[in-house]
Amino acid sequence: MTVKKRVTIKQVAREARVSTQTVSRVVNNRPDVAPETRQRVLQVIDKLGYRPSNIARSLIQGRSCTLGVVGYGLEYFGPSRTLSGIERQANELGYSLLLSLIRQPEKNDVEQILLELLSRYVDGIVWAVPEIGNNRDWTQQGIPYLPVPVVFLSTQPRPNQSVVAVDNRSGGRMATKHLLDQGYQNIGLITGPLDWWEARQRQLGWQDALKEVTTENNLVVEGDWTAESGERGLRQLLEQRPDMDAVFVCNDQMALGALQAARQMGVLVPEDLALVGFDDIPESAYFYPPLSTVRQDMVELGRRAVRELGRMIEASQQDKAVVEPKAILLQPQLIIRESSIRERRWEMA
Amino acid sequence: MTVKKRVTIKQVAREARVSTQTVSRVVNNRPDVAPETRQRVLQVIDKLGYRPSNIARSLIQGRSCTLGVVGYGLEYFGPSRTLSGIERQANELGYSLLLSLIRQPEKNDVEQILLELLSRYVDGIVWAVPEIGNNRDWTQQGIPYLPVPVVFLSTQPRPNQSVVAVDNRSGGRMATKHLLDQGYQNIGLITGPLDWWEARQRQLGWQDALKEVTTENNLVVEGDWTAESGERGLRQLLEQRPDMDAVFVCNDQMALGALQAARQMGVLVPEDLALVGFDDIPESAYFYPPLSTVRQDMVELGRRAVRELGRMIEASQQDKAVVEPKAILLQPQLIIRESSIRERRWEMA
DNA sequence: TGTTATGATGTTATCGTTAACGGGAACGAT
DNA sequence: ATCGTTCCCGTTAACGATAACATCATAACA
Repeated sequence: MTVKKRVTIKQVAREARVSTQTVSRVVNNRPDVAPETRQRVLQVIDKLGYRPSNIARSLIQGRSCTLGVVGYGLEYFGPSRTLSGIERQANELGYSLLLSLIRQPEKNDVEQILLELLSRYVDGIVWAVPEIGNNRDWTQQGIPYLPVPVVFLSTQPRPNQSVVAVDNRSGGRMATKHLLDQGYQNIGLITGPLDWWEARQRQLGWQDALKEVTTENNLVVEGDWTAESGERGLRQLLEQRPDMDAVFVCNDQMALGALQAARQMGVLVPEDLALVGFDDIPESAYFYPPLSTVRQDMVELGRRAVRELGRMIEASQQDKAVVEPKAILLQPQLIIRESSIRERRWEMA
Repeated sequence: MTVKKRVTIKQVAREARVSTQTVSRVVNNRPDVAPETRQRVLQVIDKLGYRPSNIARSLIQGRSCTLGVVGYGLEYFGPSRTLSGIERQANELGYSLLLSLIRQPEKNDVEQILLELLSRYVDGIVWAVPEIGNNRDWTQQGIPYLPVPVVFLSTQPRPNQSVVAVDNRSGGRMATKHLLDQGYQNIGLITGPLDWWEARQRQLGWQDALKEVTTENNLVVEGDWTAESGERGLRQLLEQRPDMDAVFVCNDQMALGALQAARQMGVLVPEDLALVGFDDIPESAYFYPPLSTVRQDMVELGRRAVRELGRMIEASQQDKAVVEPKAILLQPQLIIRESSIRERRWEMA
């Protein structure tokens, strides 16, 4: 097994008896090449199996047709869907992806990662790390200047930054309003970790929907997105407020835990207690009872981010004034299943 | 906002009054630089914020410290965990990742993707696409020669190819044997799509464990990994074989569907019917009842693949004879929960 | 006929870095 | 004084491609 060397443009040029420049022109489909020459070159390319080197191209053109993606929590449903969307859209626009995952999203080992991406000449960056604590402060101080456009996913919109996010607040409002519409009165809340921006938004939505703002805190428990915390959360809430008859649980996994807790405590869902989750993971339609939830289209989220980024890159290459950064909010969708229906209208056969 | 040009090695050299070569030596920590010179250069680097261009490096060195990852099904639990593991290990070994996702794993649009990765000088490739139908035939014909090492994930081992996979057959055996040990007699099977290699392996494990091979097919139903197919599957099985008292369901999502079907049909789990799943998704501990399942460590799977690939790359760079390809099988682990325990030993308080 | 456009091709420089080599200074050994 | 070493640093030529310009026919036009 001998090591086959890469075929370069020079070899093609020699074999086709033209200059490298002509080969380059053929490869890039430029008009000013005589038809016969083009044919000949194409044949040689095919014969030798030549493929242009993207590396060399990147070097001279100063761009790489590559996007950097900085992500977190791939093992969760949302982020992996998002990445799927990012990849698909990037692919359609002709970009490759350089993937980098963050392990501790609270910390600021940001610089390292950004420099790594930049040293590879990425044309733009998708920042898909949830906003936790002050882990986005670097955008306004630390690293004052990035030579490429960045789009932030699922973070709080800020002036001069492009952000694509789901309208979590609206989602929280929908869920809570739905519970009110169903006639439930005392609606509790199991939140995500409150240093997450998204978690706080969902909480705000819940508050929005309640007529009078509850000053007493005993309708709220903070979870950590895990089923286990949802289980604990519901127990605690029911102890504090035996009169509670519904809970908006800020993700489906915690809602699953809450369902289990209810079962173990002999509380019937939805007769005694209604539940609404958030995310619409594929499993939630098969929970017992099937879970009402707020669906967010994470794939679309990723796609939008990349489309936006593509626009910014294009504009900055054409030397236009810097593109006006946009904040895009996607609307989530309420999915009503049995866990929040007062009268069981859809009795199983 | 003026566009800040990248700082190059030349500017550093000029500012530090040395040659670019000396700067290069400093950057690469080579010994033959006088301490004072090194200091001076380092200061200038810091002052100008110089970062070497990985692109240029790749071009001249013929390698990029980048691995190509070809994946599929990121939206599912297993693959996203695997990618997590790949990223982490790659990071630890100093590699970046170029990510490419396949949309139709049955088809062979393979060439396109591989060439794209190769044109970016990846040092190796992790092939993380499940083996479906004959979608891996290209490795033995179509593209006869790849200039870089490849590691295949979760596919059937073949001579001259490196493969890292979970021992699905052993997993299926464990699950089924456990059911037998619990005293269940007629053990059904809901498989994954049988054009998947992994699904077939799990089925083989089930067959292994059964004392006498069942020639009658009415204990087997083919699913498609979705909860919905699990639900349908169980209904069908119970119609065909009312005497069936246990089922090995080849993933947790289908098992969830089966649980729902059982509930709707008034069949008690585990009293009337035991279920064991496969994967151990985080939710399965919170199913009703909690699901026994076979856990596979997908993160470790990814890590091993990258470690293996790293070894191969290193070896091929040192011009040693081509490394002997290995097939690595990871053992899964049986997780016993309530869905398969005949006597409820752990009564809830 | 001379001038100008047009089309097809080649030349040279360049992107940012490192490999390979070369060379001078300082020092000790002969 | 000559030679060999070691240390430090610079020069030149790559890597594989493209941009920018140059060249040279040929056709078109006045």
